[in-house]
Amino acid sequence: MKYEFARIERKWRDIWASRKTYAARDSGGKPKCYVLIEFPYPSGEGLHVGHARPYTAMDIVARKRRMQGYNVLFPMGFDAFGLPTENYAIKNKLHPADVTEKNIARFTEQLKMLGYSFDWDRVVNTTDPEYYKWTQWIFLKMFEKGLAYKASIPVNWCTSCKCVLANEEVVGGVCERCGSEVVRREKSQWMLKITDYAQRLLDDLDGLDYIERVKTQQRNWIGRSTGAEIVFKTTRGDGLRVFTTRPDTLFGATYMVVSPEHELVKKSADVLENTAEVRDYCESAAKKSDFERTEMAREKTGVRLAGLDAVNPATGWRIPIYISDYVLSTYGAGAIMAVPGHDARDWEFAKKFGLPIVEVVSGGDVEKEAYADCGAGTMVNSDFLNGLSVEAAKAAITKWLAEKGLGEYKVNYKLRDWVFSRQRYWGEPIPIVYCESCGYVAAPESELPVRLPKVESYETTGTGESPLASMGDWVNTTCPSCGGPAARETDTMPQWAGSSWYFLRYADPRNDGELASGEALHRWTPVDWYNGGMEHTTLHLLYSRFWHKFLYDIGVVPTPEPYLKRTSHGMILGEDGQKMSKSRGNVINPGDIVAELGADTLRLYIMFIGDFEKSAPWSTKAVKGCKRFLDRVWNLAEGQPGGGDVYSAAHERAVHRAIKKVGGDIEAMKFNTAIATLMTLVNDFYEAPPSRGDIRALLTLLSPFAPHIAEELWEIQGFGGLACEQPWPEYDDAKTLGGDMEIAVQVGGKLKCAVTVPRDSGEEDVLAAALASDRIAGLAAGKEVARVIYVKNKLINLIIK
RNA sequence: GCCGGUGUGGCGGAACAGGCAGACGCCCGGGACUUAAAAUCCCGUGGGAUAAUAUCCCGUACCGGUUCGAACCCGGUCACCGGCACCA
Repeated sequence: MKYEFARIERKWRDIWASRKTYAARDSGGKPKCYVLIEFPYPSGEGLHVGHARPYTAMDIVARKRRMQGYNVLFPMGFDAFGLPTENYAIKNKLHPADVTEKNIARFTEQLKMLGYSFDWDRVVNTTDPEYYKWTQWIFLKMFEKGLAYKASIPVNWCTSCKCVLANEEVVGGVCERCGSEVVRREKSQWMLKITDYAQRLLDDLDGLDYIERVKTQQRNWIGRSTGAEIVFKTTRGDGLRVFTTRPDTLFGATYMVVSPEHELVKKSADVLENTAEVRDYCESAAKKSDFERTEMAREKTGVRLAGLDAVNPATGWRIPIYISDYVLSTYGAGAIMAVPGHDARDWEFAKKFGLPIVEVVSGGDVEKEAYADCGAGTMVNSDFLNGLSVEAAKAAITKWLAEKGLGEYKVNYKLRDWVFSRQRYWGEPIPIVYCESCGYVAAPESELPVRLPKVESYETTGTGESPLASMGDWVNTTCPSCGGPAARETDTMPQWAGSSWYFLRYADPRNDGELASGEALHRWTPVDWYNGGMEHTTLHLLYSRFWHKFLYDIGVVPTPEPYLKRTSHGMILGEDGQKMSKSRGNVINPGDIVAELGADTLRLYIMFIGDFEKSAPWSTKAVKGCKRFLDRVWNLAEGQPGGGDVYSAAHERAVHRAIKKVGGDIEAMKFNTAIATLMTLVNDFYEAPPSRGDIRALLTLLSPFAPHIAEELWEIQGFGGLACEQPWPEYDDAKTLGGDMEIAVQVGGKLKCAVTVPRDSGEEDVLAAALASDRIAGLAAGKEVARVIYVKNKLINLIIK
């Protein structure tokens, strides 16, 4: 009989579906295990072979956990709000909701085709009002707690599309869609105060089992630094606050710089002698696109605030204040004390503008370059700090500042609050109304969800407002607080909103009274193992940790962290080694592979392709090798095994080794070597016929990787039940070892030959065996064995003189 | 510039923890089967010297070190990939 993969795969898919083999049980005594993959954005292109890699990997993990006796939750859903759908819909004059529905149907079909063991009864869809009702609810809770606020901030403005772009829509400084210039523009936006959680997001990383590069990237993104906040007095009498990580260098601060957006500029207009020059500089800085800012980043520019100076509180010097765009308005206090002797940027600026450079830490040559990395230096020219180390000086000056009321110890973060508004149609409406007399008022919970209106045109308006703004009927409403006329918020939430909590909904996806019941959340959360892309590390992964912590604080979820373990997969590249893309024409469609070679072959190959964490190029030839392997398995097991019930010590050892290796490799995500082990096992079975027990073990181990063929052969063999419901096999360590060991024999560290001795032989026996061999006897003849290094069951190294 | 990662055959990649480098697969070569081809099965396959499957030499980006022994540890150099990028 031939291996008819198409028939077999269809058959078992239907059986699993009708039996609900993979449903997560909301009751029962088994320990739970929550295995999660990032739910896809259902794009028009359909399932990509890149999706199959993490999905197959975690499907293998989920299947193994079930076999290990866990009650497994392995769900799937769709993150369906967002720009590509909206743009596609605009272009083709369709409604985004209809496009989404079609895309989800297609994705579902393709995912089912690959035999994933998802619990299909728990599917969530972020665009479903029954779902986004709770996304809105969480937003309202944040609003209630003061974590959602409106602020005027610079946003990306496309000069051609006349609309606001998200950061991720700006590619290389130009609009992703039309290629036109993008400039910054002040706009009032909804913001979420993720910065309130910065320290906890940082601290709690320590206790999590995330791969190291994820932790590092999140730490860098949060960007904690410590130093002091110091207030300088201006000659006008105002206080000018700065943040510095080097308060020890205060005696070397010879001028100050404020960002062009700094309030001091407007506030001091009355005393400025060069108002026009300052205004010009600020205006040109504001007009600069992000692109220009990066391009011109290195060349320092600036204008002095003539007529206004500051006083260095340590030296009493009167020092000038400059305005320059090398100081960012968004970090620290938006102003710095400049210490050109010990900061490369300040040094460059001081040289250009002829400002004094004072050395306060000895060890470098501040006339040649800034001596910035001066941890080993000693303080000089710094009054009471002289002679101290940098570290001691930091402590001393911070204490001094605090005593004098001039400053204090301060922690700063690079992390900024989350811009939560999008002027787009296809997103969750922000459930807020604006009332002239009451301000921003939350929509009452009873009115949730605030639905997206179905309308004719949802194209961008050109004014920078959301398309929703032009829908008078929807916008005009009454104030929930005073009953007067009010207007709905027309901004929608960003793509990241719905995905910030979706894993909670899987626990209880049909609940219409809560986002999920406390009982369900206790049962299933936190997620035990979450795999996803590195590109989400500082976006989705950080955002959802933030939301989860907030929900923990208000008593909705039982744990402060959502995911116990995080791993990440590498990309699948095209056959040419380039990133797969339509324009390059190197896209592999998983559907084609399934049709030609079967889902099991695709699953196997995508796991065999290479190191799971690294990117790997597709190879059409190598896929066939995996098909060949399954053919070999089929030929081995579709009839009665040649070995019958005959016991073979060699096979028993091979099977126990395979159980150990495959199990360990799945846990370590080394799927490629797990499959190599199975291939080796099958090769062994071709050399000497396996017994029924050997076949049984092989099929059990193969079942998570290639579930359809494993199930069919399991049935043919008449083992009873389903292969995927068998207990995961145990191995006996003693049985993985053979009776005799081959010991490598080295002379002076160079391999010469090998001898076979009983396992665990002692040094004398191995040495004797080695010396007895022709090769070593020849080399040692007439010489003395000066030293012997013996590694048990591995090798022996003889030093001969 | 900073942070992180990676450099191993013709190719994808193995090598638990400093102990036989190249598992497994692809490609390629040879053989069996076949009228023939495909498929399948078996054998070979890092480079070089050699009649040789004997033996020897070289070999894990490069240079040096530690060690009985280094792909692995240490110092330095180079290349590539990813992220951040005037963060005070």
